[in-house]
Amino acid sequence: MPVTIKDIARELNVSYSAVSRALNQKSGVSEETRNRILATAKKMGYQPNSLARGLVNKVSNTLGVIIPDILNPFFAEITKGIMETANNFGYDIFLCVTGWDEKKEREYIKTLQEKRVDGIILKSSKDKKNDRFDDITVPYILLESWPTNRKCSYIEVDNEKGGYMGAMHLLDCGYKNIAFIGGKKESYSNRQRLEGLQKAFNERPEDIETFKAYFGSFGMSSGYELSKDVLSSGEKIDAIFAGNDIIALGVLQRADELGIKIPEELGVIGFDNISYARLPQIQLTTIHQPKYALGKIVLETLVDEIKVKEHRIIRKITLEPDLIVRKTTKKIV
Amino acid sequence: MPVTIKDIARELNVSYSAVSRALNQKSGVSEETRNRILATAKKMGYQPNSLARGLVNKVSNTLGVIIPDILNPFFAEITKGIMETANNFGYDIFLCVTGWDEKKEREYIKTLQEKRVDGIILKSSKDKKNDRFDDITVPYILLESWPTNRKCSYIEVDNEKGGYMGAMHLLDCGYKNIAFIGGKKESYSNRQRLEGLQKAFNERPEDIETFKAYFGSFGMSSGYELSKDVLSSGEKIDAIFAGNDIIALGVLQRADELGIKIPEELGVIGFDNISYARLPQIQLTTIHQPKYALGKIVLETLVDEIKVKEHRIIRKITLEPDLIVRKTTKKIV
DNA sequence: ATCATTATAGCAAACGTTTGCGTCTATGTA
DNA sequence: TACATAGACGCAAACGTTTGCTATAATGAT
Repeated sequence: MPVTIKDIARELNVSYSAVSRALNQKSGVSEETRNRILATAKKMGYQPNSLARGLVNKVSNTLGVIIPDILNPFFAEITKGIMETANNFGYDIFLCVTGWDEKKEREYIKTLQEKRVDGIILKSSKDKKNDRFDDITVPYILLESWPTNRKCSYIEVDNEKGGYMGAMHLLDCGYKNIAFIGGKKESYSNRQRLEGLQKAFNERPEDIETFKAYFGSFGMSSGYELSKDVLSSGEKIDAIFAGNDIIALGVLQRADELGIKIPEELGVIGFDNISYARLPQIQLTTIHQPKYALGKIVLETLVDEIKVKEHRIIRKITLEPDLIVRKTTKKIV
Repeated sequence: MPVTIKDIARELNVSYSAVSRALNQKSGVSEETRNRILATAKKMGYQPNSLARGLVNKVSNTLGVIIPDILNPFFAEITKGIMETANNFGYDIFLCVTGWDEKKEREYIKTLQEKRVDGIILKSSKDKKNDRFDDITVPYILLESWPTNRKCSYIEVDNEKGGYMGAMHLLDCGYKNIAFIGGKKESYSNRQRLEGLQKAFNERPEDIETFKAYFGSFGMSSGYELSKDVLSSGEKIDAIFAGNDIIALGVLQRADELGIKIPEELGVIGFDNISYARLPQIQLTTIHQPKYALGKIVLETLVDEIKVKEHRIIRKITLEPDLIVRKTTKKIV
């Protein structure tokens, strides 16, 4: 039973309103009583009740963030950007981790709204077929996907361009038999990256001999498993474009076990540029994504949308990727 | 303006209580009206308001988790354990990241309680001197530290034993000039680990020649910076015990740049066993901590403490560490 | 037919805030 | 002296729930 405004009012023989106004630095109380109120509030250990406050204000200063996987440094770093920025704006964050489970995603959307968050940031695990989010009634922004009904803002790094840049680099190096080892087949960002590869290959048909795409999930073990088939089948593959950096790490592990020389016998390129990619022992060539900025900007955009009540502007924000050449690719022949 | 219980009641010409009881599967409504209520609730898109509910129930089904750093896979994995378990229990999580900032930690403790969380899990950044948490009035559990007033449960891996095991291993290998490169000097877990080293060295004075401890912060760059002095000063150091795995990665990077051979010229051992430690290119010898289990158990313990209102049992839970020998240490001479 | 029992239903208070409005007192002006 | 003005303060409703209590209706037992 924590102390309430009423307790303070009773103690001092003033009205609730006086206490409330004093606590919220509003006018309508004299300097003198304000000070008395503030003093006894402190003395009694008063803690405002945000539930009650939210009930009348219809604002909770709370945001929901839904991501598939907190262990992937890509999401962890975005989350960091979101959190630090949210803190600056005075928001607290409900973090929800779905493990790529669409059912959990729906459940979180439901309970977040019941808890009256002021907005939601969502990296969805849904595939193309039902990617409209009509069950969301608060302001929300999508990370890395765009719903078919086009009713909300979204932000992403230009995945197609990233795929294109990486593919070009592989061709420049002289790799000719390339495999793409992606994550979930239906994933929007995954598909975009793949289109980037295709575009590059279409532009330079003379430089590419074979190309094939494989899909699994967005984890290291998936890269490890898939690359087994890719590398130990008869076909000669001389470069692998991984759907993200941790998949690439799985590929590298497999190559290590198979005794395949990187980058001479096999070029490997990842996506994301997670911090572990630049370790001297790893030196993974990859496509950089400004992860922290992604989180920062998506949060700023969301608080912006929360502020405007009438006609919200639907924004499509695209950040630039960047090719980082390290030691898992190099000019061959 | 979302639809409320009152709206449903008005629509159906029944009382609020009937609607409330129907929605919460309580007795006191006939099957027939219950069905009617449920049907129109769905039709009107009713979403319960958790703020109002929490106000009267004094329960929010919400927990706060305060950690210093989400980018460190050690905390990320603990967090994952916490989150998945919380989800099973029906709790949502306010995640708060302090960046090792004590002021932010205090602020988060305050706002979490204003938002009426049912409990708090706290990995504190406070140092020894003022490690009592008298400002916390809800059930809470500490990760990796024990307040001087001993008024709450806490959980950790046996850090001293971990330090001891690691030190013994270094001595077994034949390393004689050992440096400890820790994180924050005042950190509880850091100190415990150090004591483990000391204990091992005290037991085998004939096997150790020199030992020195350095402190910085719990990041890769700190390991990188500190090891510069350690390795390029005149003194010969043949093994480094890092305060955690990412510090160890920083050390490895420095050694790489300095052309120091691992493990022949320098043995390196970390702490935590983050997933990147077992990459074939890294193969870091380290002390394993059951991180996911840590998160799972701390969450379970917390919901347990929340349930009992009267005399809470203060628990001290200790999990076992484990020595994982890989390629950054080996028997020399 | 009478009474006890049970199930259904509604009323109203309570949870802890905020805030529009009205009242009162003190001050300043004519 | 009379009156307008402004500042300080309190009242009470509202936010959206839950729940103890009472009233009513229906059922069964005697």
